[in-house]
Amino acid sequence: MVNKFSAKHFFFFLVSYSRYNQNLSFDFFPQSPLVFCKEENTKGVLPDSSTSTRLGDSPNNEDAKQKLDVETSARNIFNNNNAGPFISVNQGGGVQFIPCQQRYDTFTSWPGSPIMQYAVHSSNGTYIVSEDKGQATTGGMSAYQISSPASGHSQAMDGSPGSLPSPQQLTEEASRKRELRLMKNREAARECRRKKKEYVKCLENRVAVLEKQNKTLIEELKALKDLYCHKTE
DNA sequence: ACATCCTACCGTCAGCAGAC
DNA sequence: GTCTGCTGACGGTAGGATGT
Repeated sequence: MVNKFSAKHFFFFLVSYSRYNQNLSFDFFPQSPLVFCKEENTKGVLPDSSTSTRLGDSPNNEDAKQKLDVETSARNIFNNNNAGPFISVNQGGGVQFIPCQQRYDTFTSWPGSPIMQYAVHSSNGTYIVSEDKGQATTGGMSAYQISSPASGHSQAMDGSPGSLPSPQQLTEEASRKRELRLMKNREAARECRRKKKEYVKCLENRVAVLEKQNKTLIEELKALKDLYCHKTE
């Protein structure tokens, strides 16, 4: 399978394999101008998209909340506007643009398929991205080649371990680190919001108590004033 | 029924502060 | 200097309420 495309600066080339045995863990490249998605080896855990209760609407239903959380995460990942055009490459090599709104739904129609994504940005030529199925590894990264028809240069991207980390390994490592950071920040933001909400609630309660106290004191003052007035008369 | 607005919630980014 | 966690700002989605 060979796909040709043109773009403006060759920026980087990344191949990533999303691994999610129990959790959603996609590698994606928000800065990349093109994100390709390849469907195969279906297997997965994505929840039923028919669940449409908003997260937090059913505070007593932890299962629903958790399920929805995963669903929302998946949706947000696939609908992330920074992710650039989302393109599906089908078995026949055809390329199809997936509108932002449909990414999540499209994904759910491939029940849990590990997603192969490659991001390419080329400067002034057409680059060819090809998959070498013969060198594909099992349970991990497949072997890919990228070549420029102008230079004829071709670089293997097989991800094999060497004495020095390959550019691909470096980018993978960077991608992994980024994902980890994002995940931690996501959790931190969630916790931060929870604490803030708690704090605001606390303040509101205090306001209610103080208002009540104030009202009582005003009434007390009024009663004392009345009493004083009666005495002086 | 559909459009629009509002509210709640989310993930990401950027900037800051503290720890190492 | 780098790393890490926290948090405000921002932009996005979904669901409910309301108007037409």
